[in-house]
Amino acid sequence: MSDTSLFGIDRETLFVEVILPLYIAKTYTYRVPVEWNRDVAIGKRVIVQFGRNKIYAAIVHRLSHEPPLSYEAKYILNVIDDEPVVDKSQLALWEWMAAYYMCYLGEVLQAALPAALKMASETKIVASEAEGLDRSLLSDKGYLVMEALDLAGELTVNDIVKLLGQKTVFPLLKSLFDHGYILISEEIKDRFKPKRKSFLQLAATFADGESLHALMDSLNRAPKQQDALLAFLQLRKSNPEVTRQDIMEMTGVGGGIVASLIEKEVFEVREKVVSRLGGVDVEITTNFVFNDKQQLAFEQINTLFEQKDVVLLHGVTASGKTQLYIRLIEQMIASGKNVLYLLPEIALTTQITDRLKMHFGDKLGVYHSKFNDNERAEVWHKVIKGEYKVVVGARSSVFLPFKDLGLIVVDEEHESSYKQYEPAPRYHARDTAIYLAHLQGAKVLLGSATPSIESYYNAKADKYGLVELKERFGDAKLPEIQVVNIAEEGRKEQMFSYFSGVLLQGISDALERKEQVILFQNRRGHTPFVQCSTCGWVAKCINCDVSLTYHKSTNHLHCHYCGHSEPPIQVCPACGMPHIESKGFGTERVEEELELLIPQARIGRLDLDAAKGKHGFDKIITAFDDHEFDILIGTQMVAKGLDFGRVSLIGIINADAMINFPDFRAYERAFSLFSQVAGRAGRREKDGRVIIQTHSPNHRVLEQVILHDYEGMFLTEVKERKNYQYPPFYRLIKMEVRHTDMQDAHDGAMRLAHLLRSNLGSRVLGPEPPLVSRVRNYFIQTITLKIERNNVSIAKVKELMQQAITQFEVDKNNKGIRIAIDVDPY
DNA sequence: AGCACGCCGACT
DNA sequence: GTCGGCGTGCTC
Repeated sequence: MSDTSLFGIDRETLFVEVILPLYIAKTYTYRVPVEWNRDVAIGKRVIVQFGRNKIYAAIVHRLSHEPPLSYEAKYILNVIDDEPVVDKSQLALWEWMAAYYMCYLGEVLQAALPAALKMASETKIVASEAEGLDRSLLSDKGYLVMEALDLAGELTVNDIVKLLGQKTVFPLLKSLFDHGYILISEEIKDRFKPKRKSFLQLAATFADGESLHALMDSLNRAPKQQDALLAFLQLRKSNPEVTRQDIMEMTGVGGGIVASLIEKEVFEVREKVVSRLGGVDVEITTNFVFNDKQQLAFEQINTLFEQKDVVLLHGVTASGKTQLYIRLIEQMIASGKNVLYLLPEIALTTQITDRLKMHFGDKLGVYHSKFNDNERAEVWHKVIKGEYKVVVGARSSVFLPFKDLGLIVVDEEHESSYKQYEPAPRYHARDTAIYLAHLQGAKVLLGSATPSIESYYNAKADKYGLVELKERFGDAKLPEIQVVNIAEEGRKEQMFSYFSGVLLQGISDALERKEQVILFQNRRGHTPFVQCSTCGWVAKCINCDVSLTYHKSTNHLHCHYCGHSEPPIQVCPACGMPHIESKGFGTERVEEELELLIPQARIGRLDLDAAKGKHGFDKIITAFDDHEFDILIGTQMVAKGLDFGRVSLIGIINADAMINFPDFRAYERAFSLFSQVAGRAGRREKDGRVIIQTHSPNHRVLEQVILHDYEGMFLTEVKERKNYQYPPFYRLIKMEVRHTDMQDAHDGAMRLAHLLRSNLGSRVLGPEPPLVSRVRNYFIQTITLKIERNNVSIAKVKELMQQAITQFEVDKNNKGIRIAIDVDPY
């Protein structure tokens, strides 16, 4: 601002440059009515009309006294916020993201703000179901809106505009939202409910000793029920909240016995919101003490932070990394700074968040996709107000409006789910976090048992500090890993369905010792290929270039790309023969086969389908942790940061698909995943064992996994990457060209590649069709740019790319072609 | 991206 | 004569 004196502020016309939540290249300038000069500020939301009849909440990006030269600015319609919802460092982060990941600021805004803060004319409003709200306190207009919501169920902002006959309804809606009357969302989902646990109580009628005795006598002819009751009384002494499970475990009686006691109204079932702490945990207890190795690592990290902004903590599974994080976080809080703790979405179970809650109580905020938009908005506001000292969150929590960050922990730093693929901004949360830390003067701690090649390379190259923890905590040993050659076992007739004799034996042994087993098969559904054995026809998706997977649970064929489903096929549509075969196997089929082989085992399944329900994932995890079943079959969901004390055996049903995946990171990924899965075994007092089934037992990646040889894997990978011009030696930028017509997609991609080559020469590879060349009826071609790290300005490259794209877009032949840019597509 | 404005074919 | 096809150009 040119003049900040009170006189100037109150008199001179202000203009605001705003970011609209739209796929638009530019920012737009609006005029502020002078009476609101003191109300507008950078980072606040203002209501603007954009185009003829659309209204949005836009973010003020800049203030100025200079009127636009070439057009007359429209007035802003209102100022929504009393305090900014983002500050300058968030806006700086957005700008960096838009530039680095080559997308629009509006797209960053879309990703950053919780939907409840992104009001637009078509935003949906519903009444909240919160209790204890007194509508008589509302203004006439507020009351009118609530009445209309009762009638209609849901209204759009536009409906409310019409209802009230006024343009600016956002402030009213904001106030209704802030007071809990309404929910605002683009798509309203179920509210996240905390986990409830049911436990048993003795009915009040038996509270005194006499009636209890009478009860006991009356159960003389039901000795099992008597046992159960005695067990209950025994257990109640140490813990007032006795569960069915406790009684069943103590006495060995079945669930039916307890059920009949409930039926007889001896027990009452009570529900309670509980934290899922259950059991003793060596890794995180309230008052843990570091061992020597941890103490050393802790000191090393602190020393390294004096010179480096980023430190990589490479610690094997169960080496006590989480305890280190907690101490570092405590230390940071003590110095008055805030902390962001990033975790992959899937690892953000109550298992971890509850334990952190124990340490940090109300100072801890949690932010992830299980929360609906209104709850996210709540967390957002609390972060602004500084009510949290620590926030644990998934990828998108890098956008929260932090102030005074001192430390960002990126746990499981190698996890691919930190990268957002669709839609733009296609950002990597780890890399974004490093930039965010830079903006806030904070330090970053990356943690992993199997660091990504690029992070470890940066550490080795002295760009990051490096701290290693090579031993497991306590007496836990690294699991013993055994590779089983499927082909050879088959020849020896030692394969039973998908299971080798060795694996089956291992499972039975573990079950006998009352231990648990995890089986890993990285494919969901029942049968990934349905094929005609006469003519070779394969069932394919009508929208995508992929085979359909048969799912037994729905008895349908499903496409895992677009969600299309159809009934199963009995007769081949190509040749008319009724010889339809199932090829391959997913988790459902593994479960089915195992039920036949070990009928007495209690089996659970954890994959996208099983976890779909509201709290499906947590439910399954908790049930397994409570030993409600013995064997958990799952996709990579089972690999992520879960900690089960009773698991002693891990089986990888088939390692081949992962190893042979056509991608430059396949070996790195396979190594990480197998190591992570293996790390689930023997985390506490028990020794762990891992059995990997494969057709290529001598594959170098498997040998490295067996030896827990991360370093070896790193060195071979680095050599390969250097030879074949991949990261970390080269930067990759992937461009996806999409069109509904195959020929147009192909020709367009050729033209784009040609334009790019004239600017960037042989750095441009392709176009070529990707592995899945059609998705949702769009044909896809990819062009990949490989850019050397040295002596090339990446900014210049992006500018040249942009030029080529602009040229491409003016060519009328290219109409209808969509280009998606993915910077660092890995 | 929306969405209106705009200029040419099959219907009441 | 009108409804409507989607081509193209703008949105402060």
